[in-house]
Amino acid sequence: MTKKEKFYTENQERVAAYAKALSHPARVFIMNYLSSNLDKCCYSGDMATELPIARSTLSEHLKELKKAGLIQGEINPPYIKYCINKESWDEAKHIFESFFK
Amino acid sequence: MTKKEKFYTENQERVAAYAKALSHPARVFIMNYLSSNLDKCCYSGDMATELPIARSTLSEHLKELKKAGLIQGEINPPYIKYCINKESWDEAKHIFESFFK
DNA sequence: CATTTGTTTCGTATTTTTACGAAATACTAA
DNA sequence: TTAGTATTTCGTAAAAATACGAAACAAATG
Repeated sequence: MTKKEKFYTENQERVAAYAKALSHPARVFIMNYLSSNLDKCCYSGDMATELPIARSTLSEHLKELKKAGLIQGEINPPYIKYCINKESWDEAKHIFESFFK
Repeated sequence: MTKKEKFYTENQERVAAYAKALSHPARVFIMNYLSSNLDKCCYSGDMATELPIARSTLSEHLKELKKAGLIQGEINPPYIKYCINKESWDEAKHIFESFFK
């Protein structure tokens, strides 16, 4: 197989991207935390008190999850309210379902 | 939250570990390839002809998947026959199901 | 025994991830 | 305007992931 611009399917890329977002236990923790109730939202500080990592590190993990689309943050100064992005969460769910099917 | 020996739950660690194994499109490709038929097996060389990566790189990806338990390799010289590890595959499936539930 | 074959390991380099504390930001309240 | 609060970005460092080709391996065959 010779090199190609875009080899993997859109679907394979998507599985990999969501999987990467979930590849760190802190991020799994965050998603567990937020998905316990899909309407639940929380502030970065809420989770900071529950996680054994620096606030800045938590912020980077939130950024990763946001980048993957799994969460969204609504600015509500001086807080930022985070919650699940239901569309992406659903897409991820379906993508993994069909992946394991 | 102060530092702790083991903070995350067993389940969170497991989701993260499986997700990490699936966080590269080449590995997703491999799992797609093998899971198209759960009894399907294949040789490293079979996939090498279908993937745009060096054989040694493919070998490392296979090692990652083996480490995560998702596949197993049966030595059948000079070939090594790879196939899904059904137990782990099933566990991963269930773990993701309950994660997204 | 020397070759061939399929595969992995090794040496190496580059990139990415993870992590922290300090500083910056952005808004509110005094 | 100054101080305070919640959070992120920056600078930096260390560790892990990705990738390649060359060399090593292990077994079968000539």
